[in-house]
Amino acid sequence: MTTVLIVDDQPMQRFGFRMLLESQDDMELLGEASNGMEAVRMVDRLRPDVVLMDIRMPGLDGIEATRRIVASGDRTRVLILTTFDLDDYAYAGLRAGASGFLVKDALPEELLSGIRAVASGDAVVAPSLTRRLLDAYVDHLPTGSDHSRAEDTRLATLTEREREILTAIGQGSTNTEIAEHFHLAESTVKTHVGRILAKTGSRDRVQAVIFAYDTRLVKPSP
Amino acid sequence: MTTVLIVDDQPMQRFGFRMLLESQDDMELLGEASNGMEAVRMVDRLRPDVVLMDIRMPGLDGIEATRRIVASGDRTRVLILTTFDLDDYAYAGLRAGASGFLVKDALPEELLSGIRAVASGDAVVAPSLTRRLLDAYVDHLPTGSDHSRAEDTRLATLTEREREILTAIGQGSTNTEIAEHFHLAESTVKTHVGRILAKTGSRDRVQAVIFAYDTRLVKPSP
DNA sequence: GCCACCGTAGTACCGGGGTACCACCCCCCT
DNA sequence: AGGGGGGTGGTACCCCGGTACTACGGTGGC
Repeated sequence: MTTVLIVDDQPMQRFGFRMLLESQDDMELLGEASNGMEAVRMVDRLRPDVVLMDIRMPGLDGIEATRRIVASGDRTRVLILTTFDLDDYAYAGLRAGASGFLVKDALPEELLSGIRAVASGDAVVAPSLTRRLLDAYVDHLPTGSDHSRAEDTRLATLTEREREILTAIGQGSTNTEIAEHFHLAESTVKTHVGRILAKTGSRDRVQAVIFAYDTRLVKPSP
Repeated sequence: MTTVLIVDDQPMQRFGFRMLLESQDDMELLGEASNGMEAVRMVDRLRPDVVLMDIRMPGLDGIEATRRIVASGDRTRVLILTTFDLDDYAYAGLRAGASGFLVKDALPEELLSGIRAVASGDAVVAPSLTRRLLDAYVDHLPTGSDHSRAEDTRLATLTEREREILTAIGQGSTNTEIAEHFHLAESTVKTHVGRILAKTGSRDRVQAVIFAYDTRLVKPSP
């Protein structure tokens, strides 16, 4: 029996998922949450096997909720569902520790098999995203016997300019300082920063700094 | 209509695939090959949309055949099928340019939807392998953090509470989240943060994060 | 008894950060 | 001759972060 928690702010979406789950006798719906904060609390209490997580929600969004659920350390797996296959969300979701990423227009059977796969410890990614993931990172795949270290995927998606600016952020610079240093308008810096946050799955520049340190783009000084 | 070429050295395997494909009226089986060399030639002549490629074959194996087919530059996509989800084969296949990788014990519907996904330009990877791919290339966030032994004088001036909160800041938490986590009012958190910034000589929380990393109060995730 | 420090909490304020757009240029690739 | 991506810029808007106070209970020192 696979126990499931639905997290979505749209009642009709939840209704659809509920109907689908109730039609399966190996699945049990433990509850429904309409935002991230509620989801984290319910996971803590109900310990479902799988959480079906929407991304865009008021308050705490699905990415951050996923991060917290995964960080809490218990066995619950998160399967992210989104309306469109937005790459940035995918990266962020996977970085947050999700076990999978599917688009909502998937067929019911695909969704169900995705849930079962995730519950059994496997992972699933929507085909449209798998294509992009492979295109972007196939060069970094290990050659088989050689277990080379993984270079961070999200770092690789940044352009040269974005890496420069992320480095500056990682050194504590404000947008104004970055603009001066690179002879740019502050609005340009903001545009770059916005893209950096999206690509790295960071909520704000603080998390971007953490990302920069964790990927060794910026190294501790002493 | 999706045109397909089957490549497998075992006649019974081919038979199974042939039956499955013939049951679908949006799929057309263009032919069958029993080794890599034959496969390359038939692809060149028949231009199928999708090649179902076995890996282990006498003569030219499926990996090398995939490489040549992909290198030839036309639109044919290769979907690799293997008996076991051997990682090395999978990586090699994907590096060779395959659009997907499925295990032969997949359900018929999964196989069919995989073929359709690949034909439409998407990619598919067997869930059991997706899990490993994600584990290898998505660095999970650190859950626990043991305490440091840094001797920084500024760090020493912080009270226990302030160190706790600085650690939270260093993990990317917002004031609101910190307040919830420690059961405090946000105004209290702000008071603490203000004192932390003053004591550590930080202009804002971004610089406080850098301070936390540099003093090893918070450590980069490996 | 008093003082210093810590932890807690509040109000009022404002500036930077972040978002959501849109726009233009340039270069490379088909 | 288009198209796509990268780099640059702009506007409008909102909210969180940070500052500057004040305040009060608890604890430990002398």
